[in-house]
Amino acid sequence: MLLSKSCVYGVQAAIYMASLPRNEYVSIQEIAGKLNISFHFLTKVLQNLTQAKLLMSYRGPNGGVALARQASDISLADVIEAIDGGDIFKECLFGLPGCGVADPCPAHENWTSMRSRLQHLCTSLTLEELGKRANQLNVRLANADAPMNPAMLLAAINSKGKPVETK
Amino acid sequence: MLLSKSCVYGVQAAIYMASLPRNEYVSIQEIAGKLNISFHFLTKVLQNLTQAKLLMSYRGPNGGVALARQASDISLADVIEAIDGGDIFKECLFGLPGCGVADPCPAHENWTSMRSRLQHLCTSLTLEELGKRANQLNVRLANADAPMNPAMLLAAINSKGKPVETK
DNA sequence: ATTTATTCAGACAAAATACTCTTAATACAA
DNA sequence: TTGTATTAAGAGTATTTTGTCTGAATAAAT
Ligand code: SF4
Ligand code: SF4
Repeated sequence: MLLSKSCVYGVQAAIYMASLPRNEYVSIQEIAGKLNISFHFLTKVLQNLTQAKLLMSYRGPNGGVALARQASDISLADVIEAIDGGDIFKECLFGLPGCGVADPCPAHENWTSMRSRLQHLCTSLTLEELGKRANQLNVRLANADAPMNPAMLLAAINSKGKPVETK
Repeated sequence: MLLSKSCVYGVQAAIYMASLPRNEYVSIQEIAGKLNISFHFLTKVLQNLTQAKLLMSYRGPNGGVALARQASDISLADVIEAIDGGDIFKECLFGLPGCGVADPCPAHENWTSMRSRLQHLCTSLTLEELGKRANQLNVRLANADAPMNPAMLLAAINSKGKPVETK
């Protein structure tokens, strides 16, 4: 897989936040429940995004995480690089370190052109755009497997009677 | 990384074989030595290619592996699919199983067009083409790290005095 | 026939990745 | 001030991937 699971989770969470009508603090538990991701694991992933200044966080009741910049100012590539590192778009098809124009392999030309297309796609896709699309019908973010899991139930319980849906 | 290491090794070995002037049996030990890959590990990888009928193998002295079809008739995608499975070109950017047009995520359109470009590239790159390019100057297949390792030394020893170079 | 060079098969070990859990820090609310 | 909801930090566990090793099967060379 191109992206690590951590990275996928981070991207999903970022798009989820961008899809909300207002950029306010959302608890990680809510996000984890909605996206069907382990709460503890997502917490660590989002810590990366907080440290990379893409999210801001707030502890205590009514705390949570929120986008640190405007959704239109955060690209998919920003999120990916914050979690998986910037090498994703420099890395080789064959995963070989330190090779380039001076000493290329037979597929280098083809690969680099491919890679730059991919990078361009990721840098030009903003969270705003993705969030908008997520709000359209029949669009989803999470893995559809395992329709109900403990984290979702917990999130539902913790929502104190009001529906889990917040948007 | 997009491709697994097993897959990378398999691709490297396949291109190496295609780069030889004649398609004859080459010992896996020689390939492993040239490409700086663990002999035992490469053996298992190439067994996959043999079972997928991309290579033929011959046991005993002067045995080894050879391309089972013409290099012009084997694509990069053939090798990749034989090792990593055909899902590479069907798989999602986000690694989510079972999603498609009916229930897409916000990046689906962008990703599928990207993915089909990648698939087209891999199916149109033949081993013949890659082998040709590998024979040109300043082109390499293997990881340049670790300039001399035990496998290479062993390969040199086992070549009974004649130079390791066979092409 | 015996020795040697090779692939085949599969058990095993090590490393990387993914996930879980516990504890601490923080801040709001009653 | 006490309780509660939340993120932060990091230790610990499980799973997957990667790599190593040993022995068997096969076939050529001697
Ligand atoms: S030369 Fe280019 S395509 Fe080839 S291994 Fe290096 S980075 Fe990859
Ligand atoms: S809808 Fe497309 S891009 Fe989105 S998760 Fe599914 S396969 Fe991937």
